Amino acid sequence: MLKEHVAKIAALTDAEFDNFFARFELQSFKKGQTIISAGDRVNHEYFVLSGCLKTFYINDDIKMYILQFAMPTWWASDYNALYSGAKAAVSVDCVTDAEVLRLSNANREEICSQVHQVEHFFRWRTNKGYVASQKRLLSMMNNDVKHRYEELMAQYPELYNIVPKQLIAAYLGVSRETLSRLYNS
Amino acid sequence: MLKEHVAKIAALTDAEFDNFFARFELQSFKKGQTIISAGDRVNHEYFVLSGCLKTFYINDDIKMYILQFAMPTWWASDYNALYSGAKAAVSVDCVTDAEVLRLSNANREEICSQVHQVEHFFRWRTNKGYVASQKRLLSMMNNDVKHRYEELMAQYPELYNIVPKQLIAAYLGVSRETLSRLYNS
DNA sequence: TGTGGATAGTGATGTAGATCACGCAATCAC
DNA sequence: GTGATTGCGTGATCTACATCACTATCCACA
Repeated sequence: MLKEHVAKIAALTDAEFDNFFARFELQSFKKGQTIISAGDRVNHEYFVLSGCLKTFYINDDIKMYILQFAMPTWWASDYNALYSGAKAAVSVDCVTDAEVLRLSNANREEICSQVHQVEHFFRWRTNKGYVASQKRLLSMMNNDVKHRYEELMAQYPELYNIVPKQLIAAYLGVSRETLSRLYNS
Repeated sequence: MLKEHVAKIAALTDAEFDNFFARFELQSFKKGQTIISAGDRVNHEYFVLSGCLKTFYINDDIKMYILQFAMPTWWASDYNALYSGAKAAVSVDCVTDAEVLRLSNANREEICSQVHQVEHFFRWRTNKGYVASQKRLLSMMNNDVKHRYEELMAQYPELYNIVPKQLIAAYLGVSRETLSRLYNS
């Protein structure tokens, strides 16, 4: 699955891919388990094989905001903490049972410096994330909740069944009450 | 200036840097001039040497949202359009007189594939942009206007003098009236 | 079998910020 | 030098959404 994902962007020889792949560790988690907890040191990023993760922030009023739902072939981590060595500001946990491949920061940097095409892949991936994030920022500023809700459902219809509405509200940045009123009309 | 900027991240030989640098073109713009207009094909990204650019989106109600102010050593473009070949959804123009170095998409990809360290540099740069964008998204969801205003002023105090308050409002995602009332209290 | 904890719907009320409308400089065009 | 344009402040009103409070349902598990 990872091979297919990477092959779309980077032309790796079998040996190169083996070198890359050997650096990952398979991990399985149960629904609700925490992968990264705010305050932790972060040493890994996670490639989702199955299930669904969420990366989220909890503010002083114990209100949660979801930055990303990570579905299969998506990557998740606290990238600020991972790159800068700072403590995690953001947490990651499992919305459903999940299988992930984890890659350490040190291993990523090493393989990136060894294999040019892997560096190319990660540049592409990060760029995609950047573009998506900008798009969401714009939507956040420009569109009302209803619009954002429809946008989300169009992009990930499967979320509707998989995740509690509360989490959808936390992704959209509204209260669960408002969201509830919204689609009962 | 570009050399210094790149050197922080990537170790280039003089020959490599010359190869890189030769691909840029110097351009000068006057305050108010447009660099990328929504609907255009986008072929370049821009490294700011002096002055200040803004990248912005205008919605159907002719309301403007500013995604980024680009100060010296920052990069600007419509990265979605640039990478995907789509038409620009976002515009870029000059808040002040500005000097920029422009780099074409084709040239970036070529030098990235030729010189591993350049690819490394762009991966780093994009990652930084991604992290900043995520942070802003979170701030947008979590903090009220006053908080966001103070955050912006703490990060770029020079903006206060350089840009009209209208633009600051458009960056914060509020009406100019609300912003005006805000700092007269 | 019942008890506690998620999850979700809904009414009443509060509020941050939008919108509309106006006046008042300062700057630009010619 | 006069009229037009742009930027800014301010009052009155409107509205999308938050918050609080209560109820109902489902499900885990002692």
